[in-house]
Amino acid sequence: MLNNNFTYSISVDCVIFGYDSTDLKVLLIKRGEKPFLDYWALPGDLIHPKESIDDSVKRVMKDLTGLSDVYMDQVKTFGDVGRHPLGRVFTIAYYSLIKIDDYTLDPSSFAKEAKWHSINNIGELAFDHNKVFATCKEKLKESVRQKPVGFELLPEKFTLSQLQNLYETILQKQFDKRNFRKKIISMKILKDSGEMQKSVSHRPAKLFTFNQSNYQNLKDTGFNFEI
Amino acid sequence: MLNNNFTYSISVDCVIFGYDSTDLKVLLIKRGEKPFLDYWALPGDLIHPKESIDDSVKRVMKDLTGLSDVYMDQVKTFGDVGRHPLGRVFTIAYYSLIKIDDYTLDPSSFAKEAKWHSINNIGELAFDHNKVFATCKEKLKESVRQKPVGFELLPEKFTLSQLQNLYETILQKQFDKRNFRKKIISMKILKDSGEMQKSVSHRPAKLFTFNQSNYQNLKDTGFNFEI
DNA sequence: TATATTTTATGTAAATACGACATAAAAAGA
DNA sequence: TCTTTTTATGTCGTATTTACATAAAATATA
Repeated sequence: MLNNNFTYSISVDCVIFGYDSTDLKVLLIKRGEKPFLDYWALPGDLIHPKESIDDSVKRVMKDLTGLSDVYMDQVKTFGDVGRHPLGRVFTIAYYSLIKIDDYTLDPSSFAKEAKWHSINNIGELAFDHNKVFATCKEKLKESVRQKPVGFELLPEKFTLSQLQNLYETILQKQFDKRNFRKKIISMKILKDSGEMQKSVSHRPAKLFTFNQSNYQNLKDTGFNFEI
Repeated sequence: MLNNNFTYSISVDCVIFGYDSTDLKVLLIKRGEKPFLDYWALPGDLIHPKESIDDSVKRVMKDLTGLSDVYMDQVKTFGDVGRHPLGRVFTIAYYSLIKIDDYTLDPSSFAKEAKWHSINNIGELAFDHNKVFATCKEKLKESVRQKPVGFELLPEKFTLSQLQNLYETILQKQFDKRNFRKKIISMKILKDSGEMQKSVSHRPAKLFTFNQSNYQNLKDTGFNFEI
């Protein structure tokens, strides 16, 4: 076929981000086989013969987290000749964003240990996964400033402080509270849920939701999200 | 190897942009074999066993245009199950930017016809290349606003009007002449070449060059290119 | 050689966005 | 009831962006 006898394998690897109100985290699995036995690695798998790239990532996500309909975006394909010790393996890297509370270890993936790691402390990963991770982290930083994807990491209902905190964590930079609020509110992409924070020992904050349909309208009329 | 008997092929495809002072163009080749015999297609090739993805694109570029050191950027990998009629072929799409005057048909590629096409008039391409092209075009639009890559499409020395024209062509939007100049000049990334336009039947314009090293300095100190 | 044509080069004023900054109110806990 | 913590909110000065018109330099033409 195609005048080509080379044997290549193709996998997907996924940088799954979560946010626990303080830290940005990445979900890693501990390898149960060689090579890189017992190393932490990005979850991934070889692409099956009859599945698209996106479907492959969805399967990996579903198997590991039990979640469907997760926000994800293809980032880059890595294919250096020596990146896999057993052969020529290309991997297509994705990042995905999940609400960390939605995640509970799926029984079917019990064999492998999976754990959230703070993104500032992930140590040496298997294969070229440190490089893959770094690339996806940069991509997230860009995306979060230009598309309203931050909300994917927050609970359905969130406070403005939570949102600000998320941005400060991802972008590693502080924002002025009043100016940040002014800016977000002026975008008109949040909906006041009518509810308030409960059981906090200080003045409770309003809870907002992301107004997806309003955002879509604004986008269609030339509005550009930018933080 | 890797517990995996699937047969996959992996290619690179390249959307080569050029700019002829009026139009944005893409370099396409006419296929000399089945499938899609005589269709226009993006230049590309299967990746060789011992070459990296980037090296593969460089080889394709060099073979077709004779050029090395061309600006290029990986955009996205396409791998839908049915995208190639003869088997499962993944393709990694790149875009590259060349100074159109540097391009002359390379003798080694004489077999295949290669031609610049205006990007608004490329007709039906082979495989899923219309989709690949559309994705790369969007990526160029984003990149050109956030990175100083537009200069890759212009001659070494260019006028401010040429630069503005390029932006208007790529972004499909008009800029005010005075404001555009003010903005570009204030960035301090252009160097006055000291030369003027020659043999034009109107007031000749100053010729500028892109000040790469100054841009690098500015970038290192937190400056963000943005148009 | 004078005139017409084309394109370059340039500044200002108004509107808008951005950045810095401080205080009262609401809840729980002591 | 007093303390602690965090929310909610507005103004003013500065910087940035937008809108807009005219003289100068070159060639082509009459």
